[in-house]
Amino acid sequence: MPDERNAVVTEIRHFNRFYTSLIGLLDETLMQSAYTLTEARVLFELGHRAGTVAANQSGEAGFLARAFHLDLGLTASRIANDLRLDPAYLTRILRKFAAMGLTELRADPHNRCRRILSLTARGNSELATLQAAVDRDLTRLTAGLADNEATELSDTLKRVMRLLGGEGE
Amino acid sequence: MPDERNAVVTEIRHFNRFYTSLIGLLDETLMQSAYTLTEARVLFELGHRAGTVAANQSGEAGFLARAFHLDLGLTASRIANDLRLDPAYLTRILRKFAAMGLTELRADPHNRCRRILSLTARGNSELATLQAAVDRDLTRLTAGLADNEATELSDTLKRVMRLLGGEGE
DNA sequence: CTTGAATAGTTGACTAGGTCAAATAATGTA
DNA sequence: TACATTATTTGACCTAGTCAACTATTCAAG
Repeated sequence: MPDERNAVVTEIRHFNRFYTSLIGLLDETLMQSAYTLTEARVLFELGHRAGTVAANQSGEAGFLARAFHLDLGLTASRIANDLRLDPAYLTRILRKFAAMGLTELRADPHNRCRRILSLTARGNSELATLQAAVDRDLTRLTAGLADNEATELSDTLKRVMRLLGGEGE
Repeated sequence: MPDERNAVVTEIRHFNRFYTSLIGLLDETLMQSAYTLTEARVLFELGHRAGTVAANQSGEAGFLARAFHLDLGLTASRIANDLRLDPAYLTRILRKFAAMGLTELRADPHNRCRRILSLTARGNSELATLQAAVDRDLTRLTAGLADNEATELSDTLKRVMRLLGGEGE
């Protein structure tokens, strides 16, 4: 194996250790909240992706979705897939969310065995509170950077995502 | 709050989502093994840091350590601190490792209430097996990169660690 | 050199978070 | 029709991780 390969693998392993402990710190903040880490991840997912639902229900995108049987609404199984959660476990989390009035379910008109999820106003506000807590941590984390360093960090993170096959923006 | 601040915070949140799921994939490989994720982390920690123990026991470093009451040997409490583990839980993990013949304990001659941990030959070989599994994944992950991209990725990761206050090499 | 506080590690009791297998229900396909 | 597939739910279970209380050793103050 060429040297560059070895080097990059070692570097990623090193980075993993570093970043795992960093994420651990951020997670501690989340745990202060009323939610489990996993619950928080689900809430983030709901907030992130559900925004497109309403838009996709009508208009051309909606038409295409129906025509090609696409998954535009955010369903439980899609979240389970994306976050690699056990569907049984997810069901319970979503039930809890529903009981708290954070989520709404409506049947997919074209496939009654699916329920499309979205956040209620209350759900959005809980999410905002959580985001604010994380953002506070992140602001503190980057407080020591000069403006140009902050910009560099943004760019650098994007670059990493691109190189590792993520959407990178 | 200035724009660069907002932007970098958003970017880190985005990166977190990306990297969390990437780490999830790597963790799946570890879970195939006989070890829990946490057990694996402990094993990595033992392998990583224990190497310096023997060196630090004698010679000038050892002298300094004794003189200033420094923690050079890897102890359970140090691992618990670094990995933010409950000491009770760590005790059980270490007991399991000892039962499997992966670790050795010897009393710290200068502080009998401490036990200094190190991996046995068997422990090192288990660690190597685990590392090899992770490295296989990482090699696959970076297989699509050109050599110069691989080098760039290494540099970029180092840069991120520096900027975020890590040792960055 | 002893009393009290701090560090290091251990034990036992407990539980929250997560998994597994089987059931239900709707759809798609042949 | 019947059979396979997707989506979700339920109930039973279990393990990874937590909490509180205890022992042993060392350190610091008087």
